[in-house]
Amino acid sequence: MNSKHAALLLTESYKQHAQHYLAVDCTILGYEDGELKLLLYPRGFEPAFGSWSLMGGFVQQNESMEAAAMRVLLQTTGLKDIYLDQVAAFSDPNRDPGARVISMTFMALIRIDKHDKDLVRENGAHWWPVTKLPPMIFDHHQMFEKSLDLLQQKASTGLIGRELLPDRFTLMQLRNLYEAIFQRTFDPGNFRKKILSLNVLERLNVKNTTESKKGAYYYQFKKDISDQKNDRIVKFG
Amino acid sequence: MNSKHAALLLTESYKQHAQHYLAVDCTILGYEDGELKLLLYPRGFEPAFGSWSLMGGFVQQNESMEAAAMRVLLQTTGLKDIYLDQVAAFSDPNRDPGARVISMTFMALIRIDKHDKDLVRENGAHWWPVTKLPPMIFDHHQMFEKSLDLLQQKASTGLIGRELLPDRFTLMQLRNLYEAIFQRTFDPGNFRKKILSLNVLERLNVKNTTESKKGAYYYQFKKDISDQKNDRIVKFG
DNA sequence: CCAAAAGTGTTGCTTGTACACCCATGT
DNA sequence: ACATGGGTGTACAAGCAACACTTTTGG
Repeated sequence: MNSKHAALLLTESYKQHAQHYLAVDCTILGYEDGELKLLLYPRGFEPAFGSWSLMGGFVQQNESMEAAAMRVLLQTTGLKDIYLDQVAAFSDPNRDPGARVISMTFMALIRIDKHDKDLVRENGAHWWPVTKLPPMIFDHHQMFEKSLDLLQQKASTGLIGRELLPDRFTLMQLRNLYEAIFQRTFDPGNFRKKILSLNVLERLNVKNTTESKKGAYYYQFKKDISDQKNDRIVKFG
Repeated sequence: MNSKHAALLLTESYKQHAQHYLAVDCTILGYEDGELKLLLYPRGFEPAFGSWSLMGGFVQQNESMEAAAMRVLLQTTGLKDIYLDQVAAFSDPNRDPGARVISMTFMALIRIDKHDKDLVRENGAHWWPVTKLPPMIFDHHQMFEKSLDLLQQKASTGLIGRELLPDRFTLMQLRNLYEAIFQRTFDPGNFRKKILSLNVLERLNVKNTTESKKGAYYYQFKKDISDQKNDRIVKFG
């Protein structure tokens, strides 16, 4: 297009352009039994009927992508006000063999214990440990990988856990979450010192005695902290 | 489509959904005269005719977003094989008063000296120092901000410069680039040591004498290095 | 000679990392 | 008693940051 030509065109000029189906696909991540888990459901229509797929939906006419993702999450988990992050857009013309669909991936972090289990079961959905994922349709595995990258990056530069752990948790539980996210171990003592030095957690005067004989103090996130960025939480070897 | 049957099924299940105009907007960044600069051009059609805007274009029917961004860049700068990164999608239903357009922002890094200046001039475009940007249309300033965030992040975790500097450059030029990106100063000695310790540059036996009396060695990026990630280049105070 | 950048060295401080070590307690 | 995790401390290494200092050369 050359600019002199374009300059003559008015708003109606939008009409000459192609329109596209636009979808959102959500990598819904939760933490349960010491494992990071991804919610997948069997696709309900062709092509690839029955194959495992991320939760997704189409963006409607008067809806932002974020709103569409929220809608999908509400419909599938019954949860509102969920932590959401744009991950990446996938727009290869042939990514979906059925039609030309562009999809934006969102990462959602939820507390598995809080979601509507019946609703999830109704959809035939299943929580898969991220270490043992089944084959997925189209580019959904790439979507997951990018989401995990983003999660790791977020967990490195800020303390993650608010969205994945219960209100109160022990430092061991937090460490186990980090170990699940990074798929490696952290020195318990060093982890404790690093996390506490960030000054975003407060200790409660209650102990959890179910996971250790001695009992470990519960911690919770400080209320006022506005998700500040700390550089490099994860640098342990 | 591979099979009429599949196409029919698909039409049925996808047809009910809305379709959208999809655009790409490029934050084209270059480095010149010690400043980081953004290429903007006066919008050629209503609404907001004449206001400054990022380079953009619509995604066509059989084109990925990346391909669309490449096309825009070729048309406006004459450059191929440009470094591109997805930044973020903007999908507020009212972001463009002219029509419902969803836009993906791409960040492009180019060498100002290599682009087609006539082509840029022809479009009425202008390179603006990022510290003195004019008002821009719609959400384009947000797009720029997100792009700059991404650039800073990239410059922190890896050595940036390949795409913005000439083939050979002095460490002072590289430092000036970093100072432009982060809008702060770096200690010359420490910067030098840090950068060289990354082991991605090689020194040439040629000196630049235009910027200092003593003359400074030229460096270039090692050929084989596959853009490895180094953690935390920027941590200087 | 002076200014200005190139380039090297030194020193103090912070932080990561690998441990050792005692504590509390359920089995 | 002992295994297990809780919690603290120590010691070494690595890296950052501030800054001193020497070199080179054009004006």
